[in-house]
Amino acid sequence: MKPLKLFNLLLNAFGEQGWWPVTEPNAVKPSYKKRAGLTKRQKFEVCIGAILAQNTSWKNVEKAIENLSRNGLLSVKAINSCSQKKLALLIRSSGYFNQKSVRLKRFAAHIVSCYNGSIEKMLSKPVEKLREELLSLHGIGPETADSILLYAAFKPVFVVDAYTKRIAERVFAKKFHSYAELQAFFESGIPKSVACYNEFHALLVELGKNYCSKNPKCSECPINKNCYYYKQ
DNA sequence: TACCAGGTCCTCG
DNA sequence: CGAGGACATGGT
Repeated sequence: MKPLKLFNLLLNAFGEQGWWPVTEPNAVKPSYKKRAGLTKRQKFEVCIGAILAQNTSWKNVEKAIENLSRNGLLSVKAINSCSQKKLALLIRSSGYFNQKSVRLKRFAAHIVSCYNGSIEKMLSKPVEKLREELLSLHGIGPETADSILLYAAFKPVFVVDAYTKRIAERVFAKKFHSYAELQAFFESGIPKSVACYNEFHALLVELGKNYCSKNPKCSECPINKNCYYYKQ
């Protein structure tokens, strides 16, 4: 099996996922939904969410975002002027709150100092430059950077996470040694489009959460017929 | 109770 | 390089 086939199987099994979940202007919590585009606030929310979601369940991130939302903190300026202590308190549920509160503030401070506070200006940079810039920020690694590139800046960059690695190693019976290797494997097998990368990553998360977990539920898995691990 | 979750950084061989 | 530990909450 190839990545494109996996994509089609998953899409068929789960349908479109409506990623990345963001908060509507009149709402307080993020929702999955197909959208035409994102507001400036929603783009910033994606970035915040990507940092908060590091090695943490999305449920816990949702609560943190809800707190930020209620306190008017879903903006570059607000995060930049909020104290790190207060921020840590609000994002407590997302875990690693001390580190993450610092990361959020560094991210916001960077946008203030380099782009006069305009996240749109930053996100409109060419993809390679922007990726390097994001990676240079402390606390933003490859997955967080790529999530921002794909889901906030709409650049065609395939996002790799722990699910992607686990699923790929099981389904394709291959060993991947680096983030870049995994990313190249998927990017070379599917159309280079934002829509496709968006959906594929979301579908992999869905599969990873519900079936291809550490202790997999292979017998109920919708793609087990095509999985090397299940057949073994 | 222990393990896991949409990682990243640091340190040590 | 790569392995191993620290960071931390909430759900099962």
